[in-house]
Amino acid sequence: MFPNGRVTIGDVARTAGVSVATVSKVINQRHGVAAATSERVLEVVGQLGYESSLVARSLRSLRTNVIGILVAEFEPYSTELLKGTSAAVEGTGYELLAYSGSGLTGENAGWERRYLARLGGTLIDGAILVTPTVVDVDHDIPIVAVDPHLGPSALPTIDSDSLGGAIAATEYLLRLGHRRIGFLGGRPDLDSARLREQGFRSAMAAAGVPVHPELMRVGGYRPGAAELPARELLTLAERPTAIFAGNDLTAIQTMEVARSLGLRIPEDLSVIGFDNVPESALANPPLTTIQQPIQQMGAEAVRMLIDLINGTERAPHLRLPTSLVERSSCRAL
Amino acid sequence: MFPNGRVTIGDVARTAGVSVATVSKVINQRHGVAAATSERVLEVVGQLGYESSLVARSLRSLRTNVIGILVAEFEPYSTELLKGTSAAVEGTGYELLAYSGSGLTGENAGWERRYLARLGGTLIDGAILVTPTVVDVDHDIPIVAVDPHLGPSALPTIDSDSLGGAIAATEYLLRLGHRRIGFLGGRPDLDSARLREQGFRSAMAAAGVPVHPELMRVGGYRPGAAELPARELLTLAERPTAIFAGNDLTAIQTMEVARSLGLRIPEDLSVIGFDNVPESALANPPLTTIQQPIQQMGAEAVRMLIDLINGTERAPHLRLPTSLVERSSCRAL
DNA sequence: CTGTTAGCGCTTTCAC
DNA sequence: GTGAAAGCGCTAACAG
Repeated sequence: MFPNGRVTIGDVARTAGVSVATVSKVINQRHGVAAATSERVLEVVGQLGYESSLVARSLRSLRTNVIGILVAEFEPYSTELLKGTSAAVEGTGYELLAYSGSGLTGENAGWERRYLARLGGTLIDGAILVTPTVVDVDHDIPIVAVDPHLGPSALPTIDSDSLGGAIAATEYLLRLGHRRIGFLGGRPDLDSARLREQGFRSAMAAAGVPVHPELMRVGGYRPGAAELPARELLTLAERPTAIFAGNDLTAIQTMEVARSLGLRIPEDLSVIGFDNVPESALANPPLTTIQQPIQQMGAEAVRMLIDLINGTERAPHLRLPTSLVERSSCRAL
Repeated sequence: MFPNGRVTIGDVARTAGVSVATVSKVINQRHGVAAATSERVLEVVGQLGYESSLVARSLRSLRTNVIGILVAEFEPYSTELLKGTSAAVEGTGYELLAYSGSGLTGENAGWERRYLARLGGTLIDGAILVTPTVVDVDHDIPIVAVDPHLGPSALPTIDSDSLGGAIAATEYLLRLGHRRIGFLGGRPDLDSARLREQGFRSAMAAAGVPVHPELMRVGGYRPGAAELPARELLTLAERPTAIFAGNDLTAIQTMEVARSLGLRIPEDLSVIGFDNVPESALANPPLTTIQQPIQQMGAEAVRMLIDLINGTERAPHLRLPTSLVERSSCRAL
């Protein structure tokens, strides 16, 4: 119908016989437009199926009513969070824009700064940063961090009780009679990873069980990164009887490595994860893990961000509880 | 550092002592810039941490190297698809932008047209539409539909073998000895839902088992929508011994309704779903279902879209196979 | 090789 | 109550 296939505000204006400015006023419900004019414009809008371009609008005005969720990659953790944000945004008038790069996270620390620079100030009214790698971002727009770099930072933050969860996991293994326990840590730059290691160490210490340095490894939260350290751990002369992995993906990868080494789970090796992403239940055997209320964290992040956008005062940090989910990857010694 | 917190191309130009146009050329690697100038500009860019605004750039030029994924809502199916797209985009140079409205899908048929109008032509180079409700969208930019309205439509499409899957599910139930089988259909506007019903009917017919109209209901693919029809089915004077649900979420909801009615699964009722979203394994009991390779569908959608953007010829329709996943929600009569 | 100019679609003063 | 004009940050002609 129109030259380039897109109908613009100009097309509407021309068709309705008014100026572009007037159409803009009608669309944005500004007062100072005659009822008759407004009606005519709206009719043309409906007729032509006009929708304002988010891009053009955002370049000019400060509000877009869209919330950005910036993630390094769409994997089980971030998509689980997305589900929570989607539920929470319902009825708020906000729309969601989840942005992810080409996934080359490793070589790409600081992705959140890059994405923010690309989208911020314009496209989105506020942003949720999922497991960001850096902590000091320009406060161009309101920002909420989920499970950030170094814990309760300058940024308003949502996280879960990693320390308590790690203690619970370790005590569980201890209770089952394990003493030689391997630890496969997560991304060392994340506060959550540090706290999980700390929880592990303190629970071990409290039980009077020594932590062998050779049993402490870094997994890195991504499946690929965990394979080598898992293999090292499992081919040790004196193999651990249990492994506490920093997150579920690492735990699942560990189970695969174990299987490839001819080890049965949980008969020969107990494995416990962290997060309780849906994939953990799909694993073979179903993974015992520490549950984080990830969807709820996403929902809370949205609520906090909207409050921030509206200038509503509130506590800048929310920590949600974790809990043990027993499935079939651990056994008593 | 700069007035509004954002550093723009103008800031870079001023600092480097060149024109905005020159900076633009350097950024976009256009030829016709002296090596020395280019170097200086790049240095300033790094120093200032400049990133071009996606918004401003996209308003002017046709390529943005971002692929849009338009979904009604971030739920298990669409997020599973997202995982596949994320993996497929790696190394392609494209970034992903997943867009979702406030989730009021029901009253909001045609959301994809709206989103496309808001983002298309500018922000994104191409779009993947997930279970779109309408089939005739303006071909402003290349579009791939996943599991669309009316099957292989005008739009290039990725889907899975719903017909075959439904036949497999029904035959499985029949093989277990069930005869009185209830069917809880999905969104009636989707081709996949139609094919699943058709598969159910044809498998029943092939086995010579009559289909009772009172046992055929519409679930609607969303958990809320399934509750009432599930309850009706289960409170029938002559209750079905098994239910085939149009998707996993409906199946899970059905199990909950059954439980609330005091029915045990699978002892009193067998339930089979469709999709095999991760949640199906988390259900209690773990759900027997028909698996769609959802992640793979997402990956294929990305590949098809990139081919479309590049003008590469290829078949406009790809149908992936489905298969039965036996878990614990069905039993032999 | 570099800068000037125009303009993408929209919102926002500010005259009329 | 309405429209003309400026300008958001950027890219694409076109001059110089």
